[in-house]
Parts: sequence; structure tokens; C-alpha cells
Amino acid sequence: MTTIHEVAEAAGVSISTVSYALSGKRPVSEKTRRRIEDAVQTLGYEPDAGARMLAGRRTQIFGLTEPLRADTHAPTHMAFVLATAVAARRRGYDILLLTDEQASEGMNRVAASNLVDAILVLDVAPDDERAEIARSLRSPTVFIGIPDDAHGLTCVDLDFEGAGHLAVDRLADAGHTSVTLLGQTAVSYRKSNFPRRLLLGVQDRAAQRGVDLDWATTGDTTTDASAVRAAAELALSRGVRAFIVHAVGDVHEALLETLAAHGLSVGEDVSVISAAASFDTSSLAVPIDTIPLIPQKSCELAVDLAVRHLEEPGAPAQIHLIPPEYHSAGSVAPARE
Amino acid sequence: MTTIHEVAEAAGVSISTVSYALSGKRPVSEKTRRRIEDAVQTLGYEPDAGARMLAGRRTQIFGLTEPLRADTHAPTHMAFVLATAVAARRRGYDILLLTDEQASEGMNRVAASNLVDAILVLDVAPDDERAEIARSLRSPTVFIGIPDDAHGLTCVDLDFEGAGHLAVDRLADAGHTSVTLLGQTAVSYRKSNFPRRLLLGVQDRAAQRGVDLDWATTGDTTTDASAVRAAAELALSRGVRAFIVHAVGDVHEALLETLAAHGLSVGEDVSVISAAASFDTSSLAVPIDTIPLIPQKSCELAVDLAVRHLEEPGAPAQIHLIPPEYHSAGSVAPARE
DNA sequence: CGCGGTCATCGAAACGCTTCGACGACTGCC
DNA sequence: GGCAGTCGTCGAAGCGTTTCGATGACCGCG
Repeated sequence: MTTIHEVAEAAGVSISTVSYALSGKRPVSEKTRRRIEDAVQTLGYEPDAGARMLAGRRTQIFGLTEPLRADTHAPTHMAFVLATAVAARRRGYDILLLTDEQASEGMNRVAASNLVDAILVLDVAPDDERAEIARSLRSPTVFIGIPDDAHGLTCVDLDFEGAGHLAVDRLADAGHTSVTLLGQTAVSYRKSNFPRRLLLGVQDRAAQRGVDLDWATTGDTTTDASAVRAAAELALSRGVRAFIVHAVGDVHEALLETLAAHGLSVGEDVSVISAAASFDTSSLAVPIDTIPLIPQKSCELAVDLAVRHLEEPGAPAQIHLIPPEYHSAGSVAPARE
Repeated sequence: MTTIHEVAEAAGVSISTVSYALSGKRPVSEKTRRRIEDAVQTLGYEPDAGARMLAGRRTQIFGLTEPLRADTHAPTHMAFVLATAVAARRRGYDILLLTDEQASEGMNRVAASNLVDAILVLDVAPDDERAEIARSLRSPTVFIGIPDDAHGLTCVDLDFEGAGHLAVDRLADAGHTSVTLLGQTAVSYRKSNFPRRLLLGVQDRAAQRGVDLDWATTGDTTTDASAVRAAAELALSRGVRAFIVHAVGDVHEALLETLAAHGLSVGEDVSVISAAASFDTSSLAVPIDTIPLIPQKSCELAVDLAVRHLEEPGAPAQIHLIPPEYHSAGSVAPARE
């Protein structure tokens, strides 16, 4: 294993000069630095992680807790994990997985042993036990998602309420007076927080704008295409011609099929908005207006916040809501009499 | 932060005694150990990871490389990641995620910096570039899956060929003379290795047993229910009454629906075996005989192998095939004339 | 009683890096 | 020509463990 000593010797300088040349924390002359860089190259030097942690009191590792409950939607979850890993890597951090049954043990352990510089929390539940732990930890902790009691926590998430407002506004602006929200599974309204926040935003704004709102879940614990079809049929029979969908791809497809079966053309006879979808809605049979939930955005912001808290330890904990964006694809039609 | 010094002081012993008491590498008297354990408890001592790495030349971390290609089946992949993390944790190791676009960079980096004790490789491709890197690394590396050139590598996987043999044998034993294999997506036969190995096993044994074999992929890049239905229809029209399914849950459901539509009862009129499914087939509408692919088994074995290579550095690299198990559920019927 | 042998404990030397204070060599100014 | 101020570099002190060799206490034996 090649050490900083060997690099120093090869370059004819002291080890501290090598360290400074590589970290850039003190100026090093052009000539010297080049010699050092050459030595690093030819020797294939890579600093020892353990030594660096010990001396530098930085590990360049973030812990990522993900409970991975049975009802977690795997593709979405994976997108978040991946996005986090990529964002962290870009800032020079690696990701240590904390998938313990009891997230508490893992968080306490890695924090107490200084294995990680900060902890990122995924798949946040309303009554998440990790909230309490995060408050007791000295390591910066960033939640991607918002627990009920977010007091003293740093959180990042899409502004689901705002997304709900935006969706209703667009439909109301188009003249629709009754709207149906096809939501998530029933269980996710209990185990997660964001579906409720979107629902709240939709209800809220619907009331303000005088829009009739129906709301249906799309299955009990798992998405159920027949439940979606039934809900859609019911809505259509009541004359509803505007839908907000907050669900996975399958639900969109089931809805579109049902609409097609009725001879209704999306963007002409009927309006559809996909709210907070984390998959690519452009691969659907029909282009759909979308207010996307972009994992990359949340995760990048989360990583940025973690880094910031590391750099300025005084930084206040607060909730960061990412403003919703509306991507038009022509699926909202003016209401007909 | 509490250090080993404070523990030593509190217990009235030297730090080396504390270290030995905690590691058990040298005998410590009952009395002393209890005092030390008490001090550890009350002070909430947790050894510093960096210091431990530096002094002990062990990090207690495994790297996990997962390329996460677009065509990766997320739920299956997640099951493997989770199983690996759990198995590693049980042996006292944490998992560091290596999701880099170029896995090479990450593997080299973490190995060179001694960040990990060993590397586990997931989602192995036939021409996987990580094979070459693994050979050049000093860190033990274990592949979960088998690349084309496995020379000099330690690999773990289900015996897919054996699973193919087993499936055909069961159907042939039941008197079936023609069988259809509903395989994976077309792309996975190029990008992965295991679908080919299962196919090979099936073809092989079918030839030996004089069984007519048809083979259909279940979509191009992604599973396509209509392709499954078409393949099933075709097979049925040719009089085939025996199916081997190597695919995700949706494919099973599409097949079962098609069979039901023809008024065929599984386990009476028609035989179905699910080969190498990594999900729970008992949640299907009809109980299906299954030769399961159990992520826990592969991942536990992989972790065990990594640990073994760490303990006895001389251990030879070899391929470990997990023998297939046949779980009967009554879905194989005797062939009719 | 003294001697070799356990057993439990201790002191000190790594491990490879970061960082602080100091120092010499210049430069430019009075 | 001497002095303050830069700039680049160096030596050494940690960082918190593990681990090796040594030491002292105690035991049983001749």
C-alpha cells in the first residue's frame, strides 16, 4: 500500500506539503505541486480512509436510513436511493446503507462511532421514530419527507399541498366544477405523510374554488386496477370529466383504458392531471399534464443541506418545500356544458 | 465524545485492558471485565470507527456495487440489496453503496483507500467489466451472479441450469411431451446471464428426455402482458399443456388469466411450474409449483464467503451453485392423451 | 525457601493522515 | 542595508485504536 510518506519521498518534499498540495488548504508552488501530482499518479496513491477519518474528523460518508416496509413501492424507492447516492457522490460523499429493522439502532450506532458525517432519512412515516432519534443526535440529519412532528428537524420534500392547489387551479381555470382524485393505496394514507398532504391541498383549494371533489383510494395495501376502474366508472357516471391522479403508472393506465372504453378523448372530452408522479409519464399511452415529483431534486437538496450543516454547524433546522412545477401536455380540456 | 481513555479511567484500568476486554482477544478477569462493561454502559462508549480502521486494518464495511441499469427489475433488485444488508449486518458489517455509472471507479477507489474489507457484486452481466477489476483488486470480491468469464472469481448463484433440469424432469415425469418456456424479456437474455443458464438447462434436459420445447420471451425491454397472452394462446393452440415460467409476477398472472379464459384448470388440465421466481408465488390466484430463487440464501452465502476470504486469505476462488429446491403446490398434472 | 510457570494487566509503539506553529528565503520599502 | 511582510515548506503533535512485549502477582513444586 502506498502511503503519503512514499509520495513525499518520491516528490522530494515533506508529508505536510503533500497533504496541503492535495487538499489545497494552503498554497503550494506550481512546480512542487506538479512533482507531487506526478508522484501520486505513478505510485497510484490513494489516501487511507481510516487515517483520514481519524486525523480529519470527517468520514466523507453519509448514512442513509430506509426502513423498506413491505408496502414500499420498490421502483420509486430505488429512484430515491439512486438519486441520493449520485448526489452524494458528486459532493464527494459515499452512502452507507442503514436498513435495520429498527432504524434506531443503526442511526445511533453510526453516529456514536463517527462512521458518518450526516444521516439522510428516506421513506418518512407520519409518526416516524427516527424523528426523535435525529433530535438526540449530534450528527446533522436531513429528512427526505416530513413527519408529523417535524419540530427541530431539517426536512426536504415536494410541496405536496402546493401541488394539490396547482392541480385544482388548472382544472378550475378550465371551467371544471367537479373533480375526482384517484389517490394512493389506503394503507399509504396511514403509513406515509405525503399522500395526505396532497389530499389536503386538493380539498383545500377545491373548497376555495367551489369545486365538487370526490376522492378514491386505488386499492387497500396494493394497487388494484379493478378498484381504479370502478372509481373511474362511478365518477364518469356522475358526470365528472376531470381527474387528478396521484399514483403509480399502473393506475394511470387503468384510468386511460377506462376513459378510452367510454370513447372519451383525453384533452378533449375529459381532463387528466398526474400529480406527484415520480416516474416518466411521457411513456404513457396518452400525454398527460404532470406535476412531477423529481427524486433528483429532493435528494440533491437534501445532500446540499447536509453539507451546509457540516460546514456551518450553527445553521437552523427548517423545512424546505420544493415548489411544484406544471408540465403541460395538453391533457386538460375546457369543461363542456 | 467518550473515548477508550475515559472508559479506562472510569474502570480504573489501562486502555489496553479495555481493548482486550471488549475484543476478547486476551483473557481479562471476570471482575475487571464487569467494571469495564459498566463503564462502557454508563458512559455510552462506542469505539471510533476511524481509529479502529487505522489501528485494526479492518473497516467492518463491505462495498456493494450495483449498476442499476434501466432494465433492472426494481423489486427483485431491492430484495437482493436488502438481503445483503441484513446478512452483512448479522456478521457485523455495514454496506457501502457503489452505484456509480462506471462501477470501476468506485470499486478501485474504495479498495485503494481501504474503505471496505470486501466487495460484493450485484446484477452481474455476461461481459461484466467488474470481473476484470475484481481480479486486479487485493480486496476479496464476491459476485452474486456469474459472468461469462468467471476465471479466478468467487461467485454465488442459484444453480439455474439445475433448476431448468428439475423443472423439465417434473413435467416429463408427469408424462408431458411438449413444454413451453415463458422466459424473461428479450433484453435480459443479452444483458444478464441467469436467464440463459435456465434456458440452457431446460433445453438440455428437454432434449435428453425427448420433450418438445417452445420458448418465448415476455416482452422486449419490459414485460408485456399481451405478448405473454399471445405466447400462451399459441402454445395452447398447438396442444401444449405444460408451462415453465421464468418471470416476474405479472407474467404469471397473465398466463393464469389466459388459461382460465380457456376453461383450463391448473393442476388438472394444464401444468405450470414457476422457475427461479424471487417473489412470493403463494400470493398468486392459483398455487403454483415453484423452484424459488431466494435472495436471502445467495446473499448470506456471499457474505459468508467474503468473511471466510478475510479470515483465511489463501482461500481459493470458486463458483458456488445453490442447489434448486422444488416446492410442490399441486400445479403439475399428469399429461392426458 | 526459591524457582519456573501461569494469569492478568500495563506501557508504548504503531497505524497514516491533518493541521498548527515556526522558519527560512525572498521581496520591497524606508 | 536593515526590517517587515509574504510565500512556500517543514517538523511535530495529535487523532483513538489495536497489539506486542514486558512486568508483577500468585501458584505449586521440589
